[in-house]
Amino acid sequence: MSQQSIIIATADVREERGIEETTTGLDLFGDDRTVVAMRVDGETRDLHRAVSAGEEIEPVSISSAEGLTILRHSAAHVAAQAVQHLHSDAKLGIGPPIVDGFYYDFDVPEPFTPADLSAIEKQMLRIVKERQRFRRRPVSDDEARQELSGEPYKLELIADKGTATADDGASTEVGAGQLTIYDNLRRDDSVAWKDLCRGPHVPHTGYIPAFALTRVSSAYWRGDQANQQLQRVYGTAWPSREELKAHQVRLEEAAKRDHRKLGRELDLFSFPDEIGSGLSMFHPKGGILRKVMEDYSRQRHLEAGYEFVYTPHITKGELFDISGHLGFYADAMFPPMHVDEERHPDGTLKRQGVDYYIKPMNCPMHCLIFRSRGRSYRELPLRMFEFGGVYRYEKSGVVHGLTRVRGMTQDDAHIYCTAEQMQGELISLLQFVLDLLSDYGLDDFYLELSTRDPDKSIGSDESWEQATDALREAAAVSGLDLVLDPGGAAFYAPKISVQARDAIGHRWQMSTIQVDMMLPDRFD
RNA sequence: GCUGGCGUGGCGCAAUUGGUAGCGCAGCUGUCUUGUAAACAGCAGGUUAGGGGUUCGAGUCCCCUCGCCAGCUCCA
Repeated sequence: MSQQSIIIATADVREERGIEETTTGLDLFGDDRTVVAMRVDGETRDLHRAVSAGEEIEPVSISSAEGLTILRHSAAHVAAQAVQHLHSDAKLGIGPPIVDGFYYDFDVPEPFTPADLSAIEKQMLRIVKERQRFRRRPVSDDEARQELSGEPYKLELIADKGTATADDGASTEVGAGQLTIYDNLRRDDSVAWKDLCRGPHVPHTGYIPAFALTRVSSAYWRGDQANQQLQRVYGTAWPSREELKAHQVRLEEAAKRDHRKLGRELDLFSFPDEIGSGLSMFHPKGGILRKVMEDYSRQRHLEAGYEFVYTPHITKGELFDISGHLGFYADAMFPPMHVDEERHPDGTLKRQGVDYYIKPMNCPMHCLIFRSRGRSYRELPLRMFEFGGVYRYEKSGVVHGLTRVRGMTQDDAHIYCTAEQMQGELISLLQFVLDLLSDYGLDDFYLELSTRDPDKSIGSDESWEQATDALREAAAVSGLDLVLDPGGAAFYAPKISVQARDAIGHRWQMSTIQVDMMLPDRFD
């Protein structure tokens, strides 16, 4: 049967196929394991569910994006079942599909070891071979609470089901409407395991032809640092052994292109322990590469109408009090260098004590250049550019090669313009940024629009709205995909960021464009 | 920062139940001149991240610090 076919279960079709008035998706699509679910009037459902006359039904192929998601989510269930079989005291968190795979979180007394992981894998294989059926069973909230009384995290999801969001993964478990429980049934229809879940799933565990557990780590319950840390088991699942193998080969190939490895092997840069984490040294070969890139960037900025400025690496804290950064980012700045106060012999003050900071960003300094004298509207737009060396005390666990560091050089520019000029500047700036990135060989990226976090921001609603609209418009003109990042903005401005992926699959924020309507006020 | 794993010559790795730290590549010195996966011979290179402890004896066991890796949280 063609997987693209749409079956309309009218009387004619039923007659033609010799199927009953009410039947199931499995009856329609058979059990050859290439169709994992069905879309009924646009809603994806388990193949076990009944279909009836007049419904438009479409098969979901195991190889389609949605089919893979269902496959991987089903594999997560099997992982959880295997874990609870081997560790009866493990409490269930959530188990959603992710890119190329899935994970499932557990609260266990002892963290999993690699040996545990392979034992879990073996148990999963047994479950897959048993072809346990996934049975969907709608339940009331009370029934769900009753049946899952031993699962505190599931109970929490049930209690919060109205507020579940995709962000914390809870929506894949409970959703907004009626709760459903999925039972894994053995051949004799006895219940081997059950879980609270929205579904859908593959019809039975035999539909998971190729999977592997990849790593174990920890993660905060519902993504909140204040919560309990759970053990997260990661896995990957594919429609065939060949595809699983190909995926593993891709990962090996990617590892060879890890920039940290290349940087060492090609003698480009290093991070000596004596200097400190996240502080890079560019060797001669890395230095010449860097110079070529910098020279090119300078040339392009010159051509695009930027003026070059230079600002110091350290400043009195007063600057960041004015800008507001100390209030929001003091924890992520290197601690201040304190200069003691000094007094004359008669006790009068000779010099006041003061704190100097290494700058974590250049914005306030450029603002000071702007206001160093009176400005005329005739000067606008005024575009200032600098290779600004900045330092941020990034948390120890996040430092990564050259992509997340504690000391870096930003190619940083600030454009001062009138409200009327803003839209035009944004559009040409975004184009400029994208052109430059593509000249450096980066072409696989998308845009993200980070909007206001009401709990972590300053300024009026009106100015935020105006800035956000202008960015949205500029993004639309670029024609690139735009992903929303609600609440992700810095305290003073919304931003568009260019997101790119590195060789080993990590996503990194590249250039950002922010419309800042706060700093101009703060710097008068 | 959190959880887990790890830390042996520049790089990649070995070292049986705690019992003299080895190998390959790179480097250096010769020989060879041979067409792009790496010729031959020889030499040198390590207070096993650092500190403390247990022990007759610690690369191996315990504690602390530093650093690295994976994931989480964060990312002006």
